[in-house]
Amino acid sequence: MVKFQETQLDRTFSALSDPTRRALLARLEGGDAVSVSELARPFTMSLPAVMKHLDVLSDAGLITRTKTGRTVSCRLNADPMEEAMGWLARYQRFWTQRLDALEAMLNERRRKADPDGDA
Amino acid sequence: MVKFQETQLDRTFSALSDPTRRALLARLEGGDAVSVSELARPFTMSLPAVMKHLDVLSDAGLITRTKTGRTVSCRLNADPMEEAMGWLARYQRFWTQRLDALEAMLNERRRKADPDGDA
DNA sequence: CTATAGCTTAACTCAATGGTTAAGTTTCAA
DNA sequence: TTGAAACTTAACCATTGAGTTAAGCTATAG
Repeated sequence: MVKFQETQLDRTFSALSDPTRRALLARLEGGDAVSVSELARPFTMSLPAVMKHLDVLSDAGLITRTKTGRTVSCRLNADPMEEAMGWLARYQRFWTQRLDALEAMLNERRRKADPDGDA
Repeated sequence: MVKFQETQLDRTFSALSDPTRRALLARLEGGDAVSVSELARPFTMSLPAVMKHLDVLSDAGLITRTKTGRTVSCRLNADPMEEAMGWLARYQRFWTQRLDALEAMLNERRRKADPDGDA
């Protein structure tokens, strides 16, 4: 049972499914590079564990790592998220639709409660 | 090593990370309910395998199942995707920013190539 | 009433995930 | 030049995930 092709979208969603990894990305949200040890500091888990998460993020293309001296700096690359957003966007009408329905219902209630509301 | 809390976002992204499950959701995009066997038909994998995917989607709240007689109908519920979109949206500026930079660069090239472009 | 359509459950396999500890490598600082 | 800081690699473990086959359970069609 070999996994013959894993798409970018698979990797992106999979990488985002873990709270530790989302926290790491959030830490990089500022836009500037952060060292591995600094990224790991807030977590109680071991450094190798954080490293593995960084590997996953790296494989998904969500971060880039550059080594200078003995420290490795990680930087966010949000590009793969664009495709994920695009995929989700196709379903957006479902909840906006739902919100439209809610708004319509509220308008209806308002109209009934105050028949001269627009007079 | 117990998994003490799995958030909605975890389940949503995790559910979306599999191409089979995304295909199932796409099949339900029309908005109307589809039976389990009809959902399974396009796939080469066994029915129980598809069932498990439906279980995952169900646990993530992305589909609802209603049984009438012996057939079970599945319907899309896109609501959990809204939170996922919301999470991704925080990073949107990174790629729009990139597109803005691209556009700026193209404008610059255009200006250089044709200095009287706006004359 | 019986056979089958339409699921569902159970039991199993194998690979991947997410964590650990321990040991190794490279670079900088004293 | 020695030691520690900053990773990295390796080996291991438990759990989960994605698939399988086989058997079971309703509901309906004949």
